[in-house]
Amino acid sequence: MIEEAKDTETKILDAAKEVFQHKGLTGARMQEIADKAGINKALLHYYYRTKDKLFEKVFELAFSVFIPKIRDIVLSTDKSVFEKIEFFVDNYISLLHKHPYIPGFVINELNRNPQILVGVFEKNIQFKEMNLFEKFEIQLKDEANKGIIRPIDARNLMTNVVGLCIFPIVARPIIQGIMFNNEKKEYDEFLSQRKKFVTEFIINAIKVN
Amino acid sequence: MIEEAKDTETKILDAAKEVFQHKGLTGARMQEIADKAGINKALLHYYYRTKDKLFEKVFELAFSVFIPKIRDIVLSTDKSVFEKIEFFVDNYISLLHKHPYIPGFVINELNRNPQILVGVFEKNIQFKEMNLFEKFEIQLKDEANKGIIRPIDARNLMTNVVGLCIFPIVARPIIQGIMFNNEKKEYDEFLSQRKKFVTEFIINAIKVN
DNA sequence: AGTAAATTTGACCAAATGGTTAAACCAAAT
DNA sequence: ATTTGGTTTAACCATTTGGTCAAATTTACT
Repeated sequence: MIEEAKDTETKILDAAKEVFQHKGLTGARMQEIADKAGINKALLHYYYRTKDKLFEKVFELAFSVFIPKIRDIVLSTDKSVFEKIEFFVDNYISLLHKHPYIPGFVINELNRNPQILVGVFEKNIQFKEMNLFEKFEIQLKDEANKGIIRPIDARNLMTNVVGLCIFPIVARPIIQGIMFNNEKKEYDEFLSQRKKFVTEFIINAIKVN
Repeated sequence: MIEEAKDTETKILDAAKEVFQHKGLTGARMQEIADKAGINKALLHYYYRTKDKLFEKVFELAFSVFIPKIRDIVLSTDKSVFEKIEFFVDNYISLLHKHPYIPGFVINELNRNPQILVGVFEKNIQFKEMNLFEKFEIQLKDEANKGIIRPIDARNLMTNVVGLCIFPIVARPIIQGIMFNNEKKEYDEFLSQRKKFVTEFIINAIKVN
């Protein structure tokens, strides 16, 4: 049998995702991953030789869920800036809703060891090849010249858009605790109206009146 | 001698801050903290009995650096909304510049175990007693009625303001890696112009033209 | 059925890790 | 000088943890 161990391999990967994304590389225990996958611990090392190799896989997958999304959206040339922003915020917050633990996981592991990115970049050149900012920058200048939006720096804008989407997810425990009396339900409502709020907020910030 | 072991105690706490804030509770090693403090490992346990107790101390300190700042600024009643925002962004980003690792640390540890907040709240009632949002909300409504700003939800606004300040610090490795070709210097420049950019961005977003 | 290869497991190991203890040290009070 | 109390250390301990290995089991092929 050469490639049909898929079942076990996926069970392991799923378990690893859950444990690593909740507890981080250093907090995760191989035993817990094995238990959650319903297998022997030695089998983990049979498929992914070391903890680091398994982690690397999980990290790359988590990373690749989020970053390409940004590229795809920014690159869709047929949309106006406003449309792109609305489209992006909608899609990105939906995505975040489905994978709420990934952003914190990625951010945290990168702070612990920024070197991980090097490996990811090497395996996935598309990330580096992102001259998409040039294109987006041109579009921003263009619409600014036409008097649709104020002149604005592309990187600052991108940072704001992504940040406004991610921050309430990543900082959920703090915000929910301090501003919402730790009421999970209220915070869920808060999050569900954010798509609209964030979109309007950003568009108001950059549009010319 | 009852209270003049200050020297050793502070050396330990400083070392603990550094290690915990960089590696998190699970990644930190008592031995490393001891080494960094230039003392024996047993001495760590003499002053702070367990790793958890030491961590708790570090976490509370980190937390208290950031949250009260928000309160102080929002509560200063003599300022207009615009002034408050400018004042806050200025001060908060300066603060973040001095302690770039704290936000990621706090966010990460709270995701790992949201229960920590309960302990912090109990010891520091001021955080809970934050009805400052009511006051700020009133001010927002007031200025909206006067036609200075658009009607806007206080919690959404607060989230955005804080998020726009914190996100570029917390997500530095990603943003710097993807948008700035990993050039530290360029990213530092980027950060240093953010105060102005963020302030204008927010004010444009909420002001009535 | 028989065999070879891949898969799975229980038992085990060495290193790391948080924590303890008894003794040494040291400054101040008697 | 001696005692007393807090401080510091070296050595040690129990447990956890990532990882290994040889044997057992299953699967695929002849």
